[in-house]
Amino acid sequence: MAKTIPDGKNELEPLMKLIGILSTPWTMLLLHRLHLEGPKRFGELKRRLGAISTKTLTERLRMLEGEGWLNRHYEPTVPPQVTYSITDKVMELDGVLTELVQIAEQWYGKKTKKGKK
Amino acid sequence: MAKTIPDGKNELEPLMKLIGILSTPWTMLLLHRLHLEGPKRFGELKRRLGAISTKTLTERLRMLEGEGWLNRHYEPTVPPQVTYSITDKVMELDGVLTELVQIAEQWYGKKTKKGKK
DNA sequence: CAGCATCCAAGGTGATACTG
DNA sequence: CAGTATCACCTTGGATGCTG
Repeated sequence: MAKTIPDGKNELEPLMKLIGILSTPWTMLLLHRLHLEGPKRFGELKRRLGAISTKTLTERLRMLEGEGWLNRHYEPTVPPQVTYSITDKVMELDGVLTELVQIAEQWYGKKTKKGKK
Repeated sequence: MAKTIPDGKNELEPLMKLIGILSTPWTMLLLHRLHLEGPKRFGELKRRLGAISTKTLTERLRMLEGEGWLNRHYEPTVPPQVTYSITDKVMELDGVLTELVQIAEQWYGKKTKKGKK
């Protein structure tokens, strides 16, 4: 989570929590992958994300699972297979995320070929 | 910003940036205050936010001003008066934020009087 | 394969003191 | 009043090495 989010006695607490989760490094990429590519195994996920460390990936996965954002399916084969997929809950964010993506694209995207960067 | 946001070669870059700004500690509270209480001076803002340090408040203010989210009005009186207010740009986020707040409230709020905490 | 345990470096924040 | 400058601390992610 974006760690030090003070708050505490404010009505924005829930929002802070949501934003906090969404903004934790790798989380968006993770959900994004799982969303448009379907269930994936640990190794596959790690490769697809690139530079993430097993430690961080594990933390994110556990955290999101705990929050009910991901499902963890363990297949006790040899070697073991663990597959992750997003829950229906996360789909509720689809609309808002789409809007956010649009605004983000509008503000920071360089689609207008006039990219500043 | 939620600091280490890797990305780099991904189409979610703009979103990451937006989320990153929104999730930077104190930013939401800051925008929230300015949004429903109107323009405010540095000191007032600091008092209203509670535990924020002058250093952090200054950083946030400068950052948001640089992003075009806030207006900084300097009045060279003695003592000097500096007033901050949100820009129209930020108002574009109003809708999405409202939605996000709803979902957040639904997922993490304890409005159902059955609050877990 | 999927993860856990360690060590360590880096960035961010709070506290404090000082200035135009 | 509105910052700026320092410093010390704490959280967090990366790199490694090891295991069922």
